[in-house]
Amino acid sequence: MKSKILKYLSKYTEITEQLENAINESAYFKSYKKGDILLKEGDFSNECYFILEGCIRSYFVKDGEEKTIEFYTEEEVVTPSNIGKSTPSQYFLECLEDTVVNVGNPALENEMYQKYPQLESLSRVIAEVILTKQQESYTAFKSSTPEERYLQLLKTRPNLLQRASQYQIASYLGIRPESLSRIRKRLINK
Amino acid sequence: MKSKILKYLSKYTEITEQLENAINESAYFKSYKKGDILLKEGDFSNECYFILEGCIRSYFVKDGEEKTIEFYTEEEVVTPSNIGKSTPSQYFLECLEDTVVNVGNPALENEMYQKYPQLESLSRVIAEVILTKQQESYTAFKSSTPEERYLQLLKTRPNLLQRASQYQIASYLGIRPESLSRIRKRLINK
DNA sequence: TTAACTTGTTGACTTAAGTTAAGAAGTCAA
DNA sequence: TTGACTTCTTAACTTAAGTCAACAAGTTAA
Repeated sequence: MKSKILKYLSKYTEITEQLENAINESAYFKSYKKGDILLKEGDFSNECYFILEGCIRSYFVKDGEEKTIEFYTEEEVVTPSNIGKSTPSQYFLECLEDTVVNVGNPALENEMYQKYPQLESLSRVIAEVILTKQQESYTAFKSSTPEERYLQLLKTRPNLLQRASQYQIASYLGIRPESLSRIRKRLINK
Repeated sequence: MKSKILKYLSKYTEITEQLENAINESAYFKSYKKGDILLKEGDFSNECYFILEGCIRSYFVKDGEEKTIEFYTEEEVVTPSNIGKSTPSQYFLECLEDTVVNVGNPALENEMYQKYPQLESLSRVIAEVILTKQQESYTAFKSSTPEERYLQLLKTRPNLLQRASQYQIASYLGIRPESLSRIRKRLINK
């Protein structure tokens, strides 16, 4: 299990023995069942998650509708935006499948950053990489039609379509379930 | 001038004397004229910018159309996503007004991070804050209609509508200029 | 000072997403 | 096993964005 995190981090930096020790030292796991809620709207949050196995969905409720913000799968990091803050969460985190995560928390992390400055450097690099990727997604979303967005999702994360229900995917694409259904039909007839 | 950066950074951390020295030591300014291009598609990039005065727009060209990615104004940071990398830029950076920036570069920054680890810690915090803000914008965009997006822009960045032309704003909102024109008309009649 | 270009508006038409309602198929639990 | 619920699809209709074309006003440059 531990090796999965090290494998992930090694994409960004050389894993020194010291860093490996730091990671192993702080490793702490949790398992959740399908349907479990990790965070509710209004909750305070003190944990972030690195997914080892499974799928987590973030969403909020607007006009009585669930709006999916993001799907997180293996080897991705879920950081509640209110983590360590005294502000309540604006959204929910829900397991779409049985899920195993590595749990982190700000206090531990700050302690680790003190002990192993290389780790904070790594966090900065990863935050910047994720920021860039997200900027690209956002831009692509803006300049695409719903149909193009769906095709893009098919291409880049095909397994999501097996793991999430259609109305969850629809709100992730910024459209209604009926529209997604029609888009799929349209594409089959092409 | 320098104080503007320190004021910005002080929102995130205590400015120690050491940090102040670090910033002043690396301060390096440039001025651009309205219409100047700071970065072209295909270019390599080795600079990032902190805007002291003025406005910068990032955009790319798709199907012969300029698609605005983002507008950056005073006290915001513009970091080309290919900075320090050997990949060409996917987009342009253009000054919408006469603009004064503080210039940074990866080599200098890494050097500074070595000398002043507090600075790297600060960069991590800022990257995480920007990431969270961007996630929120992205989510709001997805779950809004074009009209709602325009109203939101009016509310949060009203001065942008004076600083950028309507077709630039339109593509930023993910719609065509004609549609923005109609939305504005619709809203006046309300 | 004209001619060319840019910017924003408007109109007519097309296209596709939103809305509402109904129903089919599958899942789950009493 | 039956009834309730969830998920997805379909149809009819409404709404608004996209497309194409024309034009007015302002700006720029020869």
